Amino acid sequence: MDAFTSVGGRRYQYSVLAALDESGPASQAQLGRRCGIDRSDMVALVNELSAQGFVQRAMDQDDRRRNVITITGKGRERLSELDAVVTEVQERLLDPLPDSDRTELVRLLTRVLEHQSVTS
Amino acid sequence: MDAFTSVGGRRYQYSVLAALDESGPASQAQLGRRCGIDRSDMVALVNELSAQGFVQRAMDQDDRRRNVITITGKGRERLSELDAVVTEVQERLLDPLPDSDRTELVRLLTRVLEHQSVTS
DNA sequence: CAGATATCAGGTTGACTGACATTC
DNA sequence: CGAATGTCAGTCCACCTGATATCT
Repeated sequence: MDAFTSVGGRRYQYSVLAALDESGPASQAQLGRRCGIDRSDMVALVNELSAQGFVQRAMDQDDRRRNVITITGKGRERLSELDAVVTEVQERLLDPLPDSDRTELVRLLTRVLEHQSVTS
Repeated sequence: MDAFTSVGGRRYQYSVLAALDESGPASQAQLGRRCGIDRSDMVALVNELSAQGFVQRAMDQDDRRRNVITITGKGRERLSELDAVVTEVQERLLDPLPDSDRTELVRLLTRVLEHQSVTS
């Protein structure tokens, strides 16, 4: 049982809600590309999120292939809960490092990540 | 398809073969504890590895509850292949960092890891 | 007896593939 | 037409639970 599961959530839910909160409404395919989630899996995921009232699914009138997914007020509340979990886990993880080392770690990992996203 | 899958392997196979190569023959339960793999999953895993000739399963005469799992010559060859894959992936991952930064990254992550294993 | 071991059956999540109809 | 989108069916690995028989 990871930290998300302990509050009845999952990584996918968090990443999708965070993406919606950050970048606004999007189609399922756009969300998938932002979050690294396959289109196929996004279907069931949005089903769950909308069943719980965290997002709303509506047909895009300008492009009728698409569903526009929008985060709800309840979804933002949920995101806050999950954000708290993430923050707490991060804090526990970085506990052994002083602030200067945390900064350095973030610098190194950021460089690694950016390079990967460029070369792959 | 990850790097292991691309050569027909899996993480579990790698960790078990590496543990056997490093620490010698062991029971399935011991292997599970070393590698963080559940006993239940170890059964099927050892089945596969022995079917491919990478390990040998024998009854322990001193404790007849146990199977003694031993890596074979073919298993060591397989481990070398997988090691090469791991080394190559690591190299690609750390490509953007100079040697001094790699050392620093290892130091920071080691500290984080050690602290987790102590507190959890 | 309690405890460890191996095994089996089964379920869940995340990651992926292939197909299909609809729409652009 | 080709390409994108959403949907569905199904596979695979990693992860986990519970039960059982055997042995220490």
